[in-house]
Amino acid sequence: MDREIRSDVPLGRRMPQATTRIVVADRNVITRVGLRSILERSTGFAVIAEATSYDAVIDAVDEHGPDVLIIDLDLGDDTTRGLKLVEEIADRYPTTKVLVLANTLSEMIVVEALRRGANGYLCKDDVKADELGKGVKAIQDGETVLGKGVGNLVAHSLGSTRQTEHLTDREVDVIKHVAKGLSNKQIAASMFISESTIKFHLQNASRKLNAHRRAEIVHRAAAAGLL
Amino acid sequence: MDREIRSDVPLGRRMPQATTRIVVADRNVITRVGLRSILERSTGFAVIAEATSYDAVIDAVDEHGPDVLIIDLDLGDDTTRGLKLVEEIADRYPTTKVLVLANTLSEMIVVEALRRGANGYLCKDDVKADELGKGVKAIQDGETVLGKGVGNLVAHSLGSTRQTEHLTDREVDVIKHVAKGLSNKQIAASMFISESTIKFHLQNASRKLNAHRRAEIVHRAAAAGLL
DNA sequence: TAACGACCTAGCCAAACGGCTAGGTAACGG
DNA sequence: CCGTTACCTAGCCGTTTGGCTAGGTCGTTA
Repeated sequence: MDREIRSDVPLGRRMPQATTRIVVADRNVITRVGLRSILERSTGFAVIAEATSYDAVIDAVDEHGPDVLIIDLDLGDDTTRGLKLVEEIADRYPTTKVLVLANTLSEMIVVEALRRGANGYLCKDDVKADELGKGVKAIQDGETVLGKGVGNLVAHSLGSTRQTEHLTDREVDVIKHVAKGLSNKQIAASMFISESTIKFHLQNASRKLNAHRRAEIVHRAAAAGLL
Repeated sequence: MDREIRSDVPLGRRMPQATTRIVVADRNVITRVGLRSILERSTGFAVIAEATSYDAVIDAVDEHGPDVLIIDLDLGDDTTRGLKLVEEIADRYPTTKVLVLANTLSEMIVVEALRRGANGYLCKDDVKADELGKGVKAIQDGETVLGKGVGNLVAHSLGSTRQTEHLTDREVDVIKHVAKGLSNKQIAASMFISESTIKFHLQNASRKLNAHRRAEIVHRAAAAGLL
């Protein structure tokens, strides 16, 4: 919504041959060190900051105005927060390209991330060492980088008429209770609403997740990183 | 079962001050590079081999007889395989200490890994850079290293009278079908057995996982990395 | 040989679920 | 002001489920 661009962010730092300035965001030290090591092994890349929380990402991007932000969306216990972050970065810092580096491949997350302005999506387990540098370079050239398997997922999503509907907070709440093995009646009691409402939310969640049984709802929601 | 110790494995290489020879097993390049980088930043550690598959781990351990094997159990699409691997290494190469480095914290996996002879269990997201070297050293001194949070989990498991029963292959099969949203009747048709048998397996799985509804079964099995 | 684990089958019954239709309120933005 | 979104409630009906008891085979292990 807020499209103001802060004037203290260094813009237009894109002279050819200049090193690509990168911020890495991941809660995992090993990954951060690994990324730094792989990238700085090639000349032309410099990891200028690391972040381990959503707030720290904003701070780092705001302070350094990097060329590329490499980020794992799962920085806290709420992946949705990560998606919102991508949107915010894309909106407020258009010169910073965003490369999402995910642990798992979830159609919903991929589609949402790209829709909100991510410039690339790679899967940690699939990525080869040399693909990282290439990916970053490609992204800087304005390309959209999709890792192995990610492309198919996106194509599949575009092919289907149904656009990805995202679950509401309430629906996720209910699903979390379902995952604990509670009956609709128990969930209703625990959330202080009617059993009918529980069924209502689950019906909607079923449709959105294209699931027909609560076990499948739980499975898909879990796979999407929503629980 | 096979407790033969191969005589071509270099034993007794434990003179003080010698560098600790480490094999790293993880399907993820970034993690492998990160581990190498963090460990070799301190003197006294040398990563002598990397492995990305279960078979490669055996080969590497057999060939190099490392002091420590740092391994992510999730090297394929079957975590159970990882557990069996720990057991095999512990049995056949007693001079090689095993440090499990997991992505997620699952009580069942932790308990099983330790029971089968793992000497340590750390969680990637929790571990600090300096804890890695310390952990490896501690393990070499014969200690058992449990990461933050892991200890509580183990204590909890010991506290409960119920010992962790592990699911049979068939039970896991059924649960996978349940996760897809199939009814018992559909699962029965798909597996060419009676609906009664499906219910039988699910009853047993319920008891073992301490779950009372199929949604919870799916959730727990997923959390345990079984699907 | 006996015991054990993993696997398979049957039937009963109350409770829970899924799928549906048909309403309602409140907040927000064009 | 109207459309949209999120949220809440009610009832009906056939199917599915959870929980139970009571059997069976096969292969391995003690």
